[in-house]
Amino acid sequence: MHELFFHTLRTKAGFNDQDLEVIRTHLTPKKLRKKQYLLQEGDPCKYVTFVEKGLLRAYSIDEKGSEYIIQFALEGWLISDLYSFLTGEPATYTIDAVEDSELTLISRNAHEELLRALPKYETWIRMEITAAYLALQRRLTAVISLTLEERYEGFTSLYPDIVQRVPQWMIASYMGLTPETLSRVRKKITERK
Amino acid sequence: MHELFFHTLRTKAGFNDQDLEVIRTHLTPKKLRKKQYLLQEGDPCKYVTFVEKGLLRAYSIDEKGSEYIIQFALEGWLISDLYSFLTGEPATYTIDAVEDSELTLISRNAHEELLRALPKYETWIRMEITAAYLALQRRLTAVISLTLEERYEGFTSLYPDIVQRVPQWMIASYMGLTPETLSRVRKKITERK
DNA sequence: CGGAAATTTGAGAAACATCAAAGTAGGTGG
DNA sequence: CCACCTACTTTGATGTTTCTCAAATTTCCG
Repeated sequence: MHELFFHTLRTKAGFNDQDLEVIRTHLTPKKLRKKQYLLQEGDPCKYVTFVEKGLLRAYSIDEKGSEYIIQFALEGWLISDLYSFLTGEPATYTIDAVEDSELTLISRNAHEELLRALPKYETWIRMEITAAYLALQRRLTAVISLTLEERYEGFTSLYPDIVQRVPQWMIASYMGLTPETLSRVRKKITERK
Repeated sequence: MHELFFHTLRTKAGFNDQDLEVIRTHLTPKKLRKKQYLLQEGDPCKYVTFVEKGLLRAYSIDEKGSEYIIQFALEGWLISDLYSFLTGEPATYTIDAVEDSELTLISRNAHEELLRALPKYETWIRMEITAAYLALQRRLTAVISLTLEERYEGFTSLYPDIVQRVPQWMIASYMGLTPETLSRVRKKITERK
């Protein structure tokens, strides 16, 4: 249980066995079947979730019912409605499982306790958020400055595993366009080669 | 010198006078005239910059010479090419002054030393990056899911001071559209009221 | 195998970009 | 303080890109 999480903390954040035993008491395991919700818009987000196995997505829904995917999370990634988690406000995002998944949940109390007790935990969190910030910045730059073909090729080369594992309409949603348009973008790319 | 920076650290991050004296030795003040560069694409980004006074922008430039504004920074904000700062790679962004500005620079060495010496500094940095991440996430969600009119009105209500102090074409660049299109968006909004 | 979900294709509409030109505002030197 | 120059904004005409709606095809799963 929590194997990948512990492995990550050990190798990427320099935790030792003693630290990990402290952390273990603060974690909650959870399994989710495909299409099950982890978080629904409007509920407070009580956990930061580490993906041990499987694939989740976070998305928002507008008045017309259209979905906009904000983030995917593969094995080893964190996912949350961070604003809701930190403030206690109702979540604006919905999170559900794209595949059957196994998760490690960190509650708000656990998070604060770990921040207080383990400086290495804060350092790890800081580095994770920094990486997430940089990834978002790249994504935003791509949206603003690249053509659709460039963006799709950038996405497939950066995240080939996501492309393999999610339906195409979800990638279209992630890119902010319709499934029809993405289909045509892909056609153009293959015709070009 | 560094007044706003110290004020911020005192009120938002719980620093005391003794901490601040430690920090003072690591800071560099700098003044920049309007249009002067703080960082040029290709150079390594050696500083995180805190804006004491004035207004900066960070932007990238594509092959055709078009500019895409990634970020504005008003008084009290931080700005940097964070990826370059952390890795030492050449910067992909250019940063310059939109107005005459006064800055407080934190070098890479200073940053690492402060992270090591002052836990409060790490906490402050973590919270700043978290806020920046959440702001980027909001911005990306807006780009993907809102109409141009909604996005422009969202921007003006969130950052009325930037709208006042920056030429309109820079806001168009920030939003990823042409000045002509933004002009027409504004026209539609005023006609509607 | 059958049905539902996903992808592709097509045609027409809407949104946005481009190019060109006119109008406006701000700042600087005379 | 005015005149002028430059930078910025607006307007117009046209072209391209993307969306929408509809239908045909393919893929996946029970």
